[in-house]
Amino acid sequence: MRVRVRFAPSPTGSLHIGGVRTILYNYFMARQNQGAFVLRIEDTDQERFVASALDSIYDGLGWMGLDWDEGPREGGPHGPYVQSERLEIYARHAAELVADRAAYFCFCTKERLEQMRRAQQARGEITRYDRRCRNIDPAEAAERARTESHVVRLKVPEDGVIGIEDLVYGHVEWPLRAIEDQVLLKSDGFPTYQLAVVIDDHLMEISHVFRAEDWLPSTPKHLLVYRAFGWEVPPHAHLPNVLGPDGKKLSKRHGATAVSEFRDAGYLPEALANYLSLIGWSPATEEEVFSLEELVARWRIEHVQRANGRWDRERLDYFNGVWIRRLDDEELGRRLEPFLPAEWDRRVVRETIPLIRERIRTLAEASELIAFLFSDRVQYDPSLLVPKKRAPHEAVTALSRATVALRYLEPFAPPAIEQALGGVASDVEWSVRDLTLAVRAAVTGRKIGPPLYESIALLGRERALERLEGAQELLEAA
RNA sequence: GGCCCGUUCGUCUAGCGGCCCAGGACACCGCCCUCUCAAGGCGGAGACCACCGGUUCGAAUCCGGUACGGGCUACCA
Repeated sequence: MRVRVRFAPSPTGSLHIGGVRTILYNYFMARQNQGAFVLRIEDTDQERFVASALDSIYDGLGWMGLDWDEGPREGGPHGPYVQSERLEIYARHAAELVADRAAYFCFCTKERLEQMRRAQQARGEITRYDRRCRNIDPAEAAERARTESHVVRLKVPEDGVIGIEDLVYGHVEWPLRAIEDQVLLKSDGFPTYQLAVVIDDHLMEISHVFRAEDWLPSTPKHLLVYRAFGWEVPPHAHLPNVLGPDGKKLSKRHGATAVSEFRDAGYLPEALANYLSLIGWSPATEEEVFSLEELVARWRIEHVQRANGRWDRERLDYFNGVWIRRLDDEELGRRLEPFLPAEWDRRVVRETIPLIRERIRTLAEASELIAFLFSDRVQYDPSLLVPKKRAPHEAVTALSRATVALRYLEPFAPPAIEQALGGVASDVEWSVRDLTLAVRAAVTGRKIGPPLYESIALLGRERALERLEGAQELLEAA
């Protein structure tokens, strides 16, 4: 049987990082089996619908480098791929169930249901629909349904158990008495999730249902719907959730959660995919740096973990650094582009790339490391110019010697600069460490940064000398 | 409350009865390299495998209970 998997987000906000992990696993499954990956939009909740969400999904997945075969914008043999455009299909199927007496019309108002729940709660009973409308005569119910507001509910057997062999969790079963007569079709004519997923997964010939673990408790409802239609249940796999660092559901409270936020913060899609894949799955070896292609080849549902994982920004940062270091100069330059001011000379930027590659963990960190090359003047605290255990006047001497040494240096290149400054250090009896500290402060305005000699060469003789002189004036004025 | 799921270093995980007085990675600490910071190399600390009981010659691995955590319990998904 051809593998067909799907990702079925609700367009209620921006693409969430936890959702991406689920998408990734589905994607791996599809691609490693030469199967089809289907994008279906589950917009059956009119109240929570967010118009921009579809763009966010397309943007996010596109950026991640994930592609799919069938979806709202690309079409396919089982469309439409937006549930709100499939209402007629759900209505027809719901009617079928009613005709088969597997489902029934319910005329109870939301107010009555509310009241009923409150009363059940007060009595310490479990809250569930009391099945009042279940025994209305079908002919009468059909008649009333023509004029009265109603929903369609599933007739759930009173007793027994229903279970599934989950690909991750193994055998799981539920007592039927804990399940209420689920609403399948809402009074606004829209299906509930429970009805729509089952119908769509069936009609779209989905071969494997991979979804987040929070769906596990509603699985019996879906099984009952499959049973009502007489359809075969495809293999299911529930995937452990990605929780916040505190073990609670990952949300804005924990920081960024939208894919776009990570992109804007300078994360690489390779790193995000690599990191995310490793929450809940492991290759069962000690390797852990994987490209998307390698993940497709290596990922196995058998090695998916049952326990929920937690979000760990530090570890993501580490993977981001790994992936940044794997980029060649040209590619890193391209990725850096959106993070650098447009007016910076790209010829100079290109030269800095080998110098900063190992020093940044996110693309966003690059600009501050090399900003000194593009600004007219640098600002800093004069105390930065004076190494520990040295006096300001000594620093003035050292800097002035450095100025002299660099003024006519030929060639004005890193090795010569290194030699020249080394000479200055021994002349003034400073360690190279102290001398470079002072010079670095003078030239870049910072304590840390890319290698000094290269930085000076890139800055150019004129500006380097200017800054060294400026530093001396600053010290003398203090 | 009811139902379901989970529990190996702070975090992500390896482990599917003896190879484990538990291995790797992130983070942390130290040393080396070194013009700073990184990167890299080497080393260290860190898990009585949630707890209790059982099965077994032998359990992190199998079974039961407890505790704790998470999820679901809507005309949300």
